[in-house]
Amino acid sequence: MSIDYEQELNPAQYEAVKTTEGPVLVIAGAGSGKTRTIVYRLAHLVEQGVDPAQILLLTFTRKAAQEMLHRAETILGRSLHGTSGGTFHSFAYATLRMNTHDIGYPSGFTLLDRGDSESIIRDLRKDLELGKGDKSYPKKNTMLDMVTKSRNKERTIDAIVEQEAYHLTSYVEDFETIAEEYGKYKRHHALMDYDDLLFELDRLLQENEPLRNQLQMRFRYIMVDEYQDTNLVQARIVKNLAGKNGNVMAVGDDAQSIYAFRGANVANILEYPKIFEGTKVIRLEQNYRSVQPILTMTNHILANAHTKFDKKLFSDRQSDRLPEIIYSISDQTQARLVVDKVIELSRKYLLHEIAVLFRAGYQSYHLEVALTRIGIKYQKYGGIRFHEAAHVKDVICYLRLVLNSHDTMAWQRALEHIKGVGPKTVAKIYEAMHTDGGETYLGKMRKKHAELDDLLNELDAIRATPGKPSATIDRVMAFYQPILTQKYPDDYPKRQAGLEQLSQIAANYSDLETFLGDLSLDGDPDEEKRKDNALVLSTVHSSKGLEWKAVLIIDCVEDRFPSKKSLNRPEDLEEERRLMYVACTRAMDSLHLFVPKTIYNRYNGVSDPALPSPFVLELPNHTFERLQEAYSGGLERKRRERPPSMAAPRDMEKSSTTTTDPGSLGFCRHKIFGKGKIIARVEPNKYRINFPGFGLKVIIEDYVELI
DNA sequence: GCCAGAGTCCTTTTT
DNA sequence: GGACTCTGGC
Repeated sequence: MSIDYEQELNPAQYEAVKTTEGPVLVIAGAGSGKTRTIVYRLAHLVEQGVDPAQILLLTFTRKAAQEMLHRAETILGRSLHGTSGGTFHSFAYATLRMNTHDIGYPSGFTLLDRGDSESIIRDLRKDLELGKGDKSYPKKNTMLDMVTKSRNKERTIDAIVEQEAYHLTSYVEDFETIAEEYGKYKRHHALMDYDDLLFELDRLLQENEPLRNQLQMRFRYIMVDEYQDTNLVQARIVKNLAGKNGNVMAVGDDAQSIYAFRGANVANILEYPKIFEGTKVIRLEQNYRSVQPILTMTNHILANAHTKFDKKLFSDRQSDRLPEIIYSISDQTQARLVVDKVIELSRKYLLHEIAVLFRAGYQSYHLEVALTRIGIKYQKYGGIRFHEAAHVKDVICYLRLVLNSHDTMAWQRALEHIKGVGPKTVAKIYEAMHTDGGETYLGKMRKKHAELDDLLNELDAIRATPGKPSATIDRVMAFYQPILTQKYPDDYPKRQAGLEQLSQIAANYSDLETFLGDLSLDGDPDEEKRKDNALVLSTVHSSKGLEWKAVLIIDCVEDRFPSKKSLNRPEDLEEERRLMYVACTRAMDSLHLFVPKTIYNRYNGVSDPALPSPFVLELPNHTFERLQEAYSGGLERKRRERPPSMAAPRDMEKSSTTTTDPGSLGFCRHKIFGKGKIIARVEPNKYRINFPGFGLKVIIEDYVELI
């Protein structure tokens, strides 16, 4: 029985599905059936007789690719086995591993995750004695940011710092040194970070013509999702894979671009028709996801964007209920109100049809406590990844050592569990293991530290009797058990449970190397749990592409959403706006924004007043219903009232030094906030400024113009 | 010289 | 809560 595509799709979607030859660009507004289009196109291709192995589907997460393939299999009633699907990074990893010889890593390479890269940076800085003893020297995190931003945006470090971190100008030379040494270190130890995966694949495609031809032949049909969040290398990779056939369909929405911080370049999608000659552009504008009142509100969020977007989404789904904006007394009571709202909604929806979204992972803390207390199951996405948890990394480092005895990162981690062994001793032991004549020293150390002897014996034993990954993990976990209980006396049972999960995931793999690669590239062991009936907590970034019946967004206040870090650059604030747009457009039936009036400051234990997010303040009154937490508890309806006075001063940085007499500094102008009154100077290089309508800000002097 | 533990500061987003 | 620095003890 064949599928009635015309019946199942609207004309624009149908057009996209039917056009299988030549380049296609689908501009798909939020909720416009983008996934559906890809799914049906997959099915259509296969129905036309295309071998599934000739299809490549690149998505933003591996989960998304799997889901689309699965849905296509369902409507098609047959397997799509052989289709390549995943993220750019996982595709690159797989391709590079099959061609280690051609890329100059004959004995393979090890993939670094963020933590590994940071550790290398930390060690390099120490070795190079950069900023020795300087407390205000940029952190490894910041340095790595500059290095990878420079790579992802393909601009010099100098340019990146000048544009995005002007206050770090004096460190540019150090960053350049670090970047260079980091590159050397990786090459020397056969390591690759996330960026290298893309650049090495790019290089391979450009330099190795036979392989390029081979891949072009193999992948006759390419689809790329979330194209607005690709960067320059990714665009080149697509171009080189597509080759002359150019049977490539890119899908995306410029209004939903939220990964500029990672080098994503909206120009990729806007200029796509220039790169692929003869591109057919198809626009999907009807929204099938949200009820009209939600779209009315989200259209307003976009309408105020500086870069104008040529879209106004519309829906057939009517509703007489407006989105709610709920003012709570504090962020702690916000948690309680959210729980109440979730309970109320859960009478109508299943728990996994409800999501609570936030800007940053740590913001769900109060809420998680409240949910646990009341016994509501939840599932968190974003924030700390499973494989980044310390105990998981511990177990992984042993596995890495099983595969590669030259993995210095892993040795460092493994050996530092031994009492009395620190960085220096680790280096010596490593040296002794890999140079002739090191046996004497090594023997001495093995005698001195029984744990070292145990570790080396265990590793030898595992290597001598190779088994399936799950068996190896079980051995490693048994070895690690005493270390775990000693290292985490407070919560080792919980961590242990996490490790059991690791072992279970490993059961699906027959090869340890693939397992470790997948784990670093979006390993999501909680996948199974999603089917359980659990409330979803997620960062907005991780909510991309998903939808829920009801969406609650917490901490819609200044410095949180938008993030404090976005205030210095207009383009960053614009991205926050799109982020808010993405968050709100996840909602199908019901949307609730929470605005706490105070935020608990963990640093000094005081609750500081908070101002509503500008994205909330600018919304016209008719687009939402305003509710206010009463001091007696419960919510009061306050439909017509304006938000509270926005000029309420607040003391943001009690610890910072304020030198000048308030009121005597005059006025200034800011690109985003307009004219403001300078209240004080904050040493060394900032001002505290009151902007009418926006409230108090602390802003770096270079970003304001004194008037 | 090296390690371990105490004290201090600051918290974005992800492959 | 984690990352980093500082300091005392071996």
